[in-house]
Amino acid sequence: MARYEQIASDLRDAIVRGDYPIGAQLPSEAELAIRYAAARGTVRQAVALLASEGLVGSRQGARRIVLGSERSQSFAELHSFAQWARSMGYRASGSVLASRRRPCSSSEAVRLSLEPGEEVLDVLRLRRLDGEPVLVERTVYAGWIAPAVERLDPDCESVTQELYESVGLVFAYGEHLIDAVAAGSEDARLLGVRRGSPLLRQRRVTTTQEGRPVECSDDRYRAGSVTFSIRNSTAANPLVRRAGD
Amino acid sequence: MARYEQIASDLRDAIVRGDYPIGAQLPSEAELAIRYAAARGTVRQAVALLASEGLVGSRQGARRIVLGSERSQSFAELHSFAQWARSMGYRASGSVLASRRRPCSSSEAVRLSLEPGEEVLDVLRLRRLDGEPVLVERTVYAGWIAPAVERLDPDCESVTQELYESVGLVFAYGEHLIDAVAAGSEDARLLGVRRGSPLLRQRRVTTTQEGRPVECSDDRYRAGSVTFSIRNSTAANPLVRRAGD
DNA sequence: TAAGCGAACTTGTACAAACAAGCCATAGGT
DNA sequence: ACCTATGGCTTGTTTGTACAAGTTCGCTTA
Repeated sequence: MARYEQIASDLRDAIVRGDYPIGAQLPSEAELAIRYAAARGTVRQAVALLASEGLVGSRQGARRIVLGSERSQSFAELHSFAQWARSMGYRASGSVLASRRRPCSSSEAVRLSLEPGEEVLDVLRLRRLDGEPVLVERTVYAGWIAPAVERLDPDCESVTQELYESVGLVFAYGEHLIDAVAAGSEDARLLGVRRGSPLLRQRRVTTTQEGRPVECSDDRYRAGSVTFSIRNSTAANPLVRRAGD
Repeated sequence: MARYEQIASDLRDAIVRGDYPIGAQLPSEAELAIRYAAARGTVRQAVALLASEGLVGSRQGARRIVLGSERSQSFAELHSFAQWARSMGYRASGSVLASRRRPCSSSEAVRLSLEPGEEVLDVLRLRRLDGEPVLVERTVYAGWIAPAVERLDPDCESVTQELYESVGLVFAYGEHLIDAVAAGSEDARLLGVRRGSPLLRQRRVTTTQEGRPVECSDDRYRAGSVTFSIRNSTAANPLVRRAGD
């Protein structure tokens, strides 16, 4: 663990613990540099990390202030339903309801950088939290990863983790589109809600460390089961609003 | 504009223009440092900015690669419906349907750091894109900003901008919770949809540069009108999934 | 042919120094 | 009492250096 991560971790703990309550000022960079016996640049890296997590805000000339005290989850917990569920204390389960190979559509070819007509693997999964069906996942995997996906246990808890263990695949980057849709008849049947009732939809494309697209997916959450949370600031602005389709 | 921002801007333009297509490698830091006659640290700040926008990915030891080529909006465009609409080429309009002062609830007291029972301003607005009703906004303003809000034109296009111009208020930090809900009868009537139809809900709390909470809001978008987009990576992880309420 | 090794390249981390720019409280004057 | 100027404090930007750690690719060797 890098020095600046240690410092960030220490400060984060102090914030979470309440040593620096919301609205309070953080010590100055110079003071922190002395306290941790590190260069100012290293301290700046540490507080920049906290700022990117939305824990502290910063303006030129004034002391940094504490904005929040909630620890945010890791990328793994965002990307993997199972890992997220586990960290929240839920028990996740899931099952593959359908899985078939087919040629990719033209839009999929673009999103997964495939040749038109190249083969993809289409998987329909139902995910549960503590036994309650919560999420319908329609995932399209690029052909090159399909064999590894087909070897997975149909009731496999964490696809992400299994793929890492079996073929060393790491999901490194993701793009997510979030909107609301009405439940179709299949969605409604699987999630146990009425047709037309609101679902939170997350469409995503995931790529490897090398920038190679692995999968694109259409995930639909039952309303009330899951909320997405974003912190942003004039400095860091992850979330973007877009016109609907 | 700082040197590193100029460099970032130049590289971003090159990516958007297609000089570096998706999947391509960026020049090395050393090469960029020579090209821009800047120190390596400055170049690193520039590419770190692009990485935070999700445009490029980076791993130790390997050249940086291009992940996307879409320009992401600024914080202002995320926070202000009007500014976002304008940047997308739409014409935004809106109108205040109700506005009244009342004592705050206990949950509002916590979110806006107010004393229990302190007065807040409750505003109901309907927002339109090109004349089409798209968004129902229920905003609660902290008492100290209420007078400035009440002085606003009821049909004011951009509340954010007006508040900046009238009292110098800057919205600097925001926390957003996103989920899907069914339209209530008021939502349905205002948006011209059927009761129970899906809406994309964004609950947010906004604070000033000093970390002082200004408003909390419950915004409901008609399904299909707006999508939220997030890019993330193992390095930068803005988006977080949470259990529903 | 295939595995393994190593050298060159590239990004990550850390330190040090200097100046610019913005904030804030205090001292002083009106 | 209020307003302003000023100086000290704090964060932002930039440069330079050094080493650590990971990737890539070609060459050697079994």
